[in-house]
Amino acid sequence: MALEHAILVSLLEKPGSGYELARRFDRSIGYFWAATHQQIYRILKRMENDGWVEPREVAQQSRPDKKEYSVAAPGRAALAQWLHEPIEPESVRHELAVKIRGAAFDDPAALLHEVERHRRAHADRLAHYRAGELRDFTGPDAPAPDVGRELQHVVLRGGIAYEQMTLAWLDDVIATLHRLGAEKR
Amino acid sequence: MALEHAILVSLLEKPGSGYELARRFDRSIGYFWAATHQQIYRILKRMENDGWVEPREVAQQSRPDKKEYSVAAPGRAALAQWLHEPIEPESVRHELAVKIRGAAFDDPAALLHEVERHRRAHADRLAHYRAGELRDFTGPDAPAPDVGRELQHVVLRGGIAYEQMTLAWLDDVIATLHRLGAEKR
DNA sequence: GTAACCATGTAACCGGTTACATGATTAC
DNA sequence: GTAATCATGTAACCGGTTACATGGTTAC
Repeated sequence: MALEHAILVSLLEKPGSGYELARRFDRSIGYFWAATHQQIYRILKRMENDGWVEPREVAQQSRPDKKEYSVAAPGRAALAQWLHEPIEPESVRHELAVKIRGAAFDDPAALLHEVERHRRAHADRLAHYRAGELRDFTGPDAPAPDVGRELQHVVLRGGIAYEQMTLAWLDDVIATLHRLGAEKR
Repeated sequence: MALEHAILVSLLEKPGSGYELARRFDRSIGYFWAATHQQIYRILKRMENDGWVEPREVAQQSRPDKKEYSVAAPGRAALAQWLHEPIEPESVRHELAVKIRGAAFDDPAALLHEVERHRRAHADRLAHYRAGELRDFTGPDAPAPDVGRELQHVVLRGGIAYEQMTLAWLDDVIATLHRLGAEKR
């Protein structure tokens, strides 16, 4: 389980409310660990009870008040402990791969649209990552690098590499499906 | 949810018992969709109740008897329906990425061993995939290709591409952690 | 004798998903 | 007025993980 740790990391990078965390999980850190606001509020409450995070009421003008959380010492300690525990190299969970193998028992060509849709989604994500890289790390207006930024950047490079690889593979899948369709004729 | 569909695909490729399925999920199809034997038995039972699969008692010598399942018409129909439903391009869930960003609030160099351990695991998996590719698809003793095999092969190529990409990225991570450690001195 | 493999399950727990719920403000 | 954004939750369900349980066979 790493969602609580992901939240701790995000709050250490910058304190914020549950809502703000949910938005971050739609962006940066959420690219590698997805979470909905329901999950986040639940875990935030548990971590507050355990003394891992501390809320601060922030009154806002022309917006609802919010609870801004920051990490307390026990939360930092819990994160440090987790960082020193080994984790299992994870196995991928690739639903599309199951579909592709399943297509052998249906019509392979019928999968083309689905695969092409996935290709577009991954191309969009890659463009998005690259724009973020330029804005935050390699562009002329990027902030000065430090340890935290370097580590964020290497994680983002991982996301970019993943999307590039996925695009190339989906092209391979599309070509294979075309070929199988052509052979049948 | 795709585990039941993954099981259907696996049973269509070759009928088998729950135990055999569990072994396959430790190999081929499980590279893209992990499952334990407990899960498999539970879903197998449910699918049997729903008439999606049919068991056949097989007596074995010098081994316990087994129930060999094969896919019945309703199961095939359920699979076909799922194949035609669009699925969301999935987001990765990368615990190591959370750790890397978290290392900014701990000692980045302390992560090196963990990252190197993951690197070795992925190198092993890549070697394993490549051996399987040679054995089943590209080697001189590989069976003759057909639609099913072509699709299995393109999925395996995806696994190989994923592991290659991951290895290159982990090298990037290792170099970055070294650099950050050197700068601090 | 003991470890590895074959074979099938039950039970408890926990995390993730989906649906429901509320209410204010801002921009069109 | 209506859609989008900000803000925080509850509840039900379901799937996945972990622990427990049993019992036979084969190879060292």
